[in-house]
Amino acid sequence: MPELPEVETICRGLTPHLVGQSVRRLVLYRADLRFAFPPHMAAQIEGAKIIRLARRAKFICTYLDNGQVWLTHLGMTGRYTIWPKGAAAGAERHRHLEATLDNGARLSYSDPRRFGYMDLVAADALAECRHFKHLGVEPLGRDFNGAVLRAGFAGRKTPVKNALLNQNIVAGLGNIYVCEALFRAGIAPKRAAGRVGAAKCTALVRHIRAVLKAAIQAGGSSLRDFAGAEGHAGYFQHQFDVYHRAGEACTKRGCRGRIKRIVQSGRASFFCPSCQK
DNA sequence: ACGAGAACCTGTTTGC
DNA sequence: TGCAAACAGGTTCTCG
Repeated sequence: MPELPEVETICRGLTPHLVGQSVRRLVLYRADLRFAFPPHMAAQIEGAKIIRLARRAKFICTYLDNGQVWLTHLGMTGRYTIWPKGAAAGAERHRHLEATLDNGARLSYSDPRRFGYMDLVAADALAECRHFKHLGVEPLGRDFNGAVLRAGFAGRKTPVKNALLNQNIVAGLGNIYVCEALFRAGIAPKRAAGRVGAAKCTALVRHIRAVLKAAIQAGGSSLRDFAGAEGHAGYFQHQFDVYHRAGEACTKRGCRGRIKRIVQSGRASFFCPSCQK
């Protein structure tokens, strides 16, 4: 489900509902997702006030007034939904957590495939925690530029497609936006990362930023089931140039190519063989 | 050391 | 129509 724009959309959707609220009650409906919930999770969160929400890579960081940060990674199918006070918390087949806030609203987390996970980390040790320690640069941050990307790619023979999915180089990209950014930059997904030149790296940075910003503006991409915290679907999928468009005509002006689908490291890549080199 | 592939799960779509 | 295979927004481990 969620790459950077979708996680950002969820964070923004949750913020007005959660910030300033205390968690009155937190119920776990099972002991684990991908990993076990942290020890005493409910006890550590109950009674705490939520002071801030932020996104880092594909993680949602919920800052609590007890000095802890409640981290959530949504995996493929994780989903947070807000149920305002009075509204019935509608059925979710795979609901694994439910929090009740002081204002009576409820927050539920559902995740059919359970590839998501949560953890609690001390706020003053967040950057050094095991989830964040190895993460690469934030693609929408100030210190992401062509030189940084080129340094991350240096010496790597892995295809540029795979290098961009590596969260330790750039943090937050996933399959959709890597395909879209490579198309916009005119770079073939199979090209060795270490052989992408300086000018191409600079262009790639520009296109990565542009596609992520446009997707956030559109509320993310809803392929099958993505929705923001308030249940709204995103609509960036209507602006895809290549993703899930195998066999269709290339959208680039003057290009007569057709979009091709290949598999790299078990994941689908979509690209135009005639204008991505 | 590095990269490809499998594994982790469940649900939905595709193809015979 | 029905069933099985393929496929899905992510990460992490193993094997060669």
